[in-house]
Amino acid sequence: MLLSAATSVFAERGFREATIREICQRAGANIAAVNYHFRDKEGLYEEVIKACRDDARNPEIHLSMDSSTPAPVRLEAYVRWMFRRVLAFDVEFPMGQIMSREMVEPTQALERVVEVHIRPEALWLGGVMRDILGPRFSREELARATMSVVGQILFYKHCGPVIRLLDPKVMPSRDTFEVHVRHITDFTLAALAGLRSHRDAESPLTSVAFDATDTVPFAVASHTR
Amino acid sequence: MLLSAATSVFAERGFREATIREICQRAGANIAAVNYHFRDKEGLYEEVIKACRDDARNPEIHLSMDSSTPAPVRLEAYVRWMFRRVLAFDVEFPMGQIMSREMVEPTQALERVVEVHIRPEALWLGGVMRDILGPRFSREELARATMSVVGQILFYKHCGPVIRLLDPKVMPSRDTFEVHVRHITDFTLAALAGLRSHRDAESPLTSVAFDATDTVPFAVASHTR
DNA sequence: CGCTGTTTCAAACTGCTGTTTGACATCGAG
DNA sequence: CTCGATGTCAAACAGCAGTTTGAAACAGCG
Repeated sequence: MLLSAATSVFAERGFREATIREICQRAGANIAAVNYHFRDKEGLYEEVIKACRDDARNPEIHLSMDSSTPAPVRLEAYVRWMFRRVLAFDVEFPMGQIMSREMVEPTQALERVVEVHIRPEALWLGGVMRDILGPRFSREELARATMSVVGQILFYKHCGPVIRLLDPKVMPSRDTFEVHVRHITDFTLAALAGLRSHRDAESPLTSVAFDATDTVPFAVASHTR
Repeated sequence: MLLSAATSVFAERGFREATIREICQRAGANIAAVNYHFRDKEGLYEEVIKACRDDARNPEIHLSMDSSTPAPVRLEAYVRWMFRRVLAFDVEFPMGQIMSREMVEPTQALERVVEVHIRPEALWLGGVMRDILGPRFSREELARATMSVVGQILFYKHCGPVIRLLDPKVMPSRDTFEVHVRHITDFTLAALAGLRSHRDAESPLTSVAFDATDTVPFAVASHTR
């Protein structure tokens, strides 16, 4: 009960703005419960992240979508999945909220979040991007293209209040959700096709210019250890 | 002296995390100075934003770049300008920092920031995008394309800590700055060219489908008043 | 029942924040 | 010089945060 209350409060308010008092009140527990069961506020936060690890994985994406599925289809599925998670119309994706907040105001738990949630996802998406772009792009180019995709999605999360002020009709809603997914997918696919054809025209006869270790856009493990 | 100290502290820490004590200490003033000269912390914050209004405008972009300059050149100039402002290697763009933070955790000053800084910029960039895309796109499509550009740029701001953990080499530095500008510009131009040619192929003979009021991507003034 | 270890709870504690207060300093005009 | 307005300053205040404490309640078990 405490964990679930903490999850929603952390998701709504972020780590710093979330108060132990509100968590305990929502859980019907005493103020001292957090410090008794978990060491302190940070301990509770880490447990929340650990608890979210399992249900944050999406089988639709990472399991049933292997390389036999056409890469553009995988891209669209990813955009739809992440976009829904990021917008969080429903509260069923608290980890998406927490991850978004961690990016903006990182806590000590960021390293764990990156290793457990973000890096596998980035590597998976990087594989999709590699399939679309082909072998003639360096790992840095691949990484930049990957981040161009993620950036388009996260923008609506990080800049939601601004978009609402700028023009509320532009902010994605349940009704316009699929339109936005289509736009981001089409925009990206058009960009990738253009980049690839341009690259092919530049060096039409040279073979793959990068070795096998460069096929992955990001480091496969953290550099910090 | 108080204003400049407040500007840098607000830019570094954000409104909530910034403390009056640090501002006064950095300015060599007393704690009570803020409440005496400005009403309270929020009053000081608003004055900081007002003071930044003038030097935040960039003549290179908004003045010397009229419609006689080719739209792709204007786009690249915008990307370079905003990207530098957002990364803030040097501290010369505190307003960029403050604006980025306002987007993520908005304060009561957000409305002013949007009207004074963001809306004119969004309309200007929307004009560039319209010139590239042509008339066959609705205002909503134009707005989404515009936000795909801004999203790619702001991503490096909002997700800096994550990128550094994921792979430090991917994070833009002074050395790789121009490479990133080139990527975002090329990615966007390729996407826009693809979208436009696809649209032209869809309806090659129909004329402009939208009236003149639809040429602007966002509302020209706030809906809230 | 009686004991022991565990969990709960109200209250107090510590430390940080923005803000206020009242005494003191400064200084220009009459 | 005198006076009053303006600014400065150290200190205290009030509020809220996370944390600790010590007593009370509880559960399991001989």
